[in-house]
Amino acid sequence: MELDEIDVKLLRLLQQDASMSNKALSFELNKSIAAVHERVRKLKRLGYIKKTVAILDRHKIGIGLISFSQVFLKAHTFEVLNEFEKEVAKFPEVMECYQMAGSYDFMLRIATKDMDAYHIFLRHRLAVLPQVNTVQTYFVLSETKSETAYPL
Amino acid sequence: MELDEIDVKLLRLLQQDASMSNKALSFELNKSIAAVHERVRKLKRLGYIKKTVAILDRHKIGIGLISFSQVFLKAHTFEVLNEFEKEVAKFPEVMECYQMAGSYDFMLRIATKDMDAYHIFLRHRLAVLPQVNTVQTYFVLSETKSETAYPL
DNA sequence: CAGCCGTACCGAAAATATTCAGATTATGGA
DNA sequence: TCCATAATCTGAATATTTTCGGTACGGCTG
Repeated sequence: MELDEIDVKLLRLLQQDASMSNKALSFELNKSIAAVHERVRKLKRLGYIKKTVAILDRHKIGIGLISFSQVFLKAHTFEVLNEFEKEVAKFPEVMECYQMAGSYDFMLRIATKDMDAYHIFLRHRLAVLPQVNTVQTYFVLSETKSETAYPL
Repeated sequence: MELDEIDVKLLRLLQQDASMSNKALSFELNKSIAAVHERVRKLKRLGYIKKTVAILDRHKIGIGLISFSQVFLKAHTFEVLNEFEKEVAKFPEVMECYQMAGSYDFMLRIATKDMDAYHIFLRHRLAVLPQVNTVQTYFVLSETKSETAYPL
C-alpha cells in the first residue's frame, strides 16, 4: 500500500497532536469528516499508527535524571543477547534499548528520579545481570529537543 | 500540587494508551466518568500531560535508519552552545538533542531513510554548522525496547 | 465502448463520548 | 463539632465518533 499526500499530511498532524477531532482534521485536509475517519481507521488497521500516547512532563512526575548507558556484554552468542534483551525489557527505568553497530553492544536510555536512584538501579539491577561485562554511563545535562514525530 | 494514587494510575494508563475513553478509564479507576474527566482536564491544565501524540511504525513510513551522533563543539561559550541548539532544533531528522555531561558535548538521535540519507544529512547539514568540531556516529542495529512512558 | 469492480468520497442518522450544572459527599482544619 | 473547600456524583445538553446508504471516479475487461 502506498500513502498519498493526504495520508502523509494526516500522519504529520497526528504525530504532533493526536487529540485533534475528525472535524478539525477534515478542515485541515479539505475532506469530509467521514473521509478523514476512514483514512485514520485504515492507517491504524494497517499498522502505520501503532498507538497514541500521552507525553508527560518528566520533571513534574519526579523524573529528574536521564542517562545513556553503553553496555558491553561478556559474549555475543545468540543466547546471551536474547537473555539480556529480555531482562532489560522488564526494567521500567529503561525506556529505550538499542543494539548498536560499533564498539559497544547496547545503548540504554534510562529515566530515574535522581542520581541516587540511578546508582541503585545500576548496582542492583543492571550490573548484576550475568550477561553484562561493563557499563559506561553518560548523563543528560539538558534536553534541547525531544520529539516523538518522525520526519515525513 | 500533589498527585494521589488515582492520578498516578490515570497517568500510567494514558501513557500507554491515550485513546481510552473516559468511560473505560472510569471503569479502571472505579470513579464516575465526570470525576475522571475532571482529573484529566486538571492534569492537562497543570502541565503534567504535555500533549498526546500518535506513534508511527517507522519502517512503514520509510525511516530505515536510526543513528546516535556524538557532537564535539569548537567552543563552549554561551553563544556557541545556543546557536548550535537553535540550528539543530530546526532539523526534522534530529528527533532528540541532549547536552551531555562527560567527554562529548551533545548527543543527537537522528532518523533517516537509510545510510545514504544520513550521509547527506551529516555532510550538508550537520557538519557544516560553524560550531561543530567533530561528529562521531553510532548506528542502531535493532530497537529492543522503545517506550515513551516514564516509570511512575 | 459498455459494463463491472473496487476505492474513495459524501451527507445524514445512530451510537458514543464529552461537557456542564447543580446536588451530594468526603476532607481537613479551626 | 462545624465550616469551608475540594472532589465526586447524577443526569441532561452538547459534541463527536461511527456507521450506513448512495454517488462519483478511476481502471480493467469482454
